[in-house]
Amino acid sequence: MSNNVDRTVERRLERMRAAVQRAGVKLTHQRLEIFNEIVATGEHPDVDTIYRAVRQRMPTVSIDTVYRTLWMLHDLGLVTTLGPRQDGVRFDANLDPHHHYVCVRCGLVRDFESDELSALEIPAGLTQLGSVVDARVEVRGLCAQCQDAGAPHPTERRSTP
Amino acid sequence: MSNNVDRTVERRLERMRAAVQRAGVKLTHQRLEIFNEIVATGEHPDVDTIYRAVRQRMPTVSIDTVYRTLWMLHDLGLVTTLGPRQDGVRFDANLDPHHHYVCVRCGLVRDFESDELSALEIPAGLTQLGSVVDARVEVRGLCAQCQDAGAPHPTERRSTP
DNA sequence: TTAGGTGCAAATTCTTTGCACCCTG
DNA sequence: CAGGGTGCAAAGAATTTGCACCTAA
Repeated sequence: MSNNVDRTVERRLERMRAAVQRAGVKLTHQRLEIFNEIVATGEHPDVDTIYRAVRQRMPTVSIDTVYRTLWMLHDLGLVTTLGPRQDGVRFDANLDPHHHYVCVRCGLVRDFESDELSALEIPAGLTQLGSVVDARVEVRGLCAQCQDAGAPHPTERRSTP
Repeated sequence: MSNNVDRTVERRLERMRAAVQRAGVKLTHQRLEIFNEIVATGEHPDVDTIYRAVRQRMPTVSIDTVYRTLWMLHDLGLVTTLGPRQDGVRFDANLDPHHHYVCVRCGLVRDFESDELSALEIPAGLTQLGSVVDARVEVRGLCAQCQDAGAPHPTERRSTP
């Protein structure tokens, strides 16, 4: 299985190299490391998480390069963002059709695949709103860890306390 | 139909009044206006949009009150946030099971309902990850307006240009 | 070689907090 | 009337930008 993962990573890196060159932008170490970081982790990291991780291997990288690179990858269609917004974002390098399990408490997101869910029948009325590219299912719940940590009521708040 | 909308709004406001009192927090004008704003518009506004709208009827309201009120409503379970994160958020006062159509270009979000989609079979393997509260379908595409505006390639950026 | 990319530092923008006065219950 | 709630102003974060040097092609 580790073998499959490696293959997936390699395939995505290859696709990235190709797309970057086709778009006529340069393939720098920074860009490679940053993209690799999102691909390698199954997680859907936010900007700061990516920044810290990349800094391990590349101590001089700057946070603004991370921002610029992420949006560039996004413009090239090499990564998607979780949720509908572009502000305060998390990135996803998995372009294959897939779905998300989201913990409503801690924000954990895990990909999963399901042929049934991927074959959903989209209501016809939606075409009034616009074109349909794809459909993803977001399953919401409390992840195992948050259940253990005891979650009496949803009454806590954001990051830096 | 306008009648039905009014009813929905009224019902949600009533639920909000009850929940707020039950929680032992005060029912101020500001809180009422802010919640009303999210309920009344079918949109899923972000903080700034809510702030501007509420200021029309209540010119002295401050942005920090809007923030505080939104998170309070969220803690009380009276509104949900779109997407998995709590940063840079958009709010949704529709607590009934529903789905979203999202424009990948401009970020427009529209609710829609579908009995079939709401009756989805959730893959059993997911219970390993945690409990399942509900499942929402996010249909992604280009909204009619963005199609008209011509969308050659996804190469534009965020808000304030 | 040379245009695009990067790092740095400063500018913006977004969000939260401390405090004195106000208003709901 | 009392305690939570609000507005204001200022602090803190998060994100973007200008610019001189660097590097992939």
